[in-house]
Amino acid sequence: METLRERKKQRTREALLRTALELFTTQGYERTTIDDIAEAVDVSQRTFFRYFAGKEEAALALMDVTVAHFLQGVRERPPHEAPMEALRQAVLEGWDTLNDVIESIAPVELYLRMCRVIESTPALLAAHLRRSVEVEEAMAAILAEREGVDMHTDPRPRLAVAVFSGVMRLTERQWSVGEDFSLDAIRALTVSYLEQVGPALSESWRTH
Amino acid sequence: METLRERKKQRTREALLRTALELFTTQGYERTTIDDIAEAVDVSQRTFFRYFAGKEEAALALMDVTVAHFLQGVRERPPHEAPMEALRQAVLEGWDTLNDVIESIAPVELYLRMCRVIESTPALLAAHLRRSVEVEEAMAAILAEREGVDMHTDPRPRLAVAVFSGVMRLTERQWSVGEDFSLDAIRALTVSYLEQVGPALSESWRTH
DNA sequence: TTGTCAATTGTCAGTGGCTGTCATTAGCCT
DNA sequence: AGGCTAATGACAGCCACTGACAATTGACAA
Repeated sequence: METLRERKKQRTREALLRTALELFTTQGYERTTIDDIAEAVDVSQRTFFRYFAGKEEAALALMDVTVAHFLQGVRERPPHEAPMEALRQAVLEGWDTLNDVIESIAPVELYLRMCRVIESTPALLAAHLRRSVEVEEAMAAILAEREGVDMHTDPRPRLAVAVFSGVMRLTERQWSVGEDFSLDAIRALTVSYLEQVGPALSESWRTH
Repeated sequence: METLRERKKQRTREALLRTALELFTTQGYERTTIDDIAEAVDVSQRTFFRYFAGKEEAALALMDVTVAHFLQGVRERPPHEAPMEALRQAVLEGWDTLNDVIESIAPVELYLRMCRVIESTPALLAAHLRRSVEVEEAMAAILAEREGVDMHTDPRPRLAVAVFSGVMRLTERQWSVGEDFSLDAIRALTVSYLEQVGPALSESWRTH
């Protein structure tokens, strides 16, 4: 961001993103048109599409940041940890340090509100889930390299990631419908849900 | 389908669906417009939307059938089976009897081709994943009732379903990118992947 | 059979997301 | 200052989708 041009671009992008998120979280995703956003930032509609591939990309921009943050966390886990344990620690630490990574873009509170918008907007949830598939692929690649296996012949990396991601999605969902939107709350939910995966799998649940 | 009117409606719907699937699998989902489909069936574009809520709904119609088939299979599992075992058996049996359920709508081969289209078309994959969330909710409800637990306080039904669904999505994906598109192949993959979930979870994968 | 009612469809106009094109503007650099 | 290039705006157009209303067509009773 040396030249004036680059700084200007940066500011336009930030303004668009902030305005978009603000509108999405206040009047809702579907009730917000691209024209609304562009007009509020005072640029043409065409300019919006030069910064974001689509409406969804703006809505999910914060997710990209947190996902990248989490993936980096996994990469930095000590190699002696078992795969699932590495994932678990990376998420827990990820929640703790989320603030630092996100605050430069938007207040964390906006992130939390946006999560709920995503969860309650079919089109957004769909886009989010599809992106998650790509994230899972990247995560599997990281695990495979960590453990020195080939993910194209060994299904375990993808399996572990699939299970883990499924559980994480559940916790996020549970968190987004609850009353406590603090990071502590989702941390506790993460721990609790991961603990109960084992019991949920093989045993019968009935108390006889 | 007593009256002439009802029969006519049925035929229109079938024609629309068949034509849509045919076009989707031959020229691709995105390259097929609603006008293409409507014109081929010789109805107005508006009529298409009276039978299907959107383009996606037509593309995923066969999935609805197989999902309903599978859910019914779970409901009919003997109560003594453990939750995961019931799911497992229901899927395996579901593949075996898929032919009977689908053939009345479209040849199974079309279903298989459509699966690959879904997997390779971002917009469709997204819609498919979102629908899966609802299916998982239904599945969790079935399990919860089977086991006599309350899914709103006990996370285990949703957890079991999340894990199971994650594994199933992986097998379907793997199957759709492989060379063998037979039902036998996906049956074998299902068994193999479910077997490897356990090993993938807790142990280290390295051979030391 | 015919006339009435209701369901199905077609037509038309419009919205919103998104893209290509081209002229205009604005920062950059010599 | 003036030429170059990147960023933007303005415009036209495509496609998915919706609402409204008119025209058609099957159902059903008189």
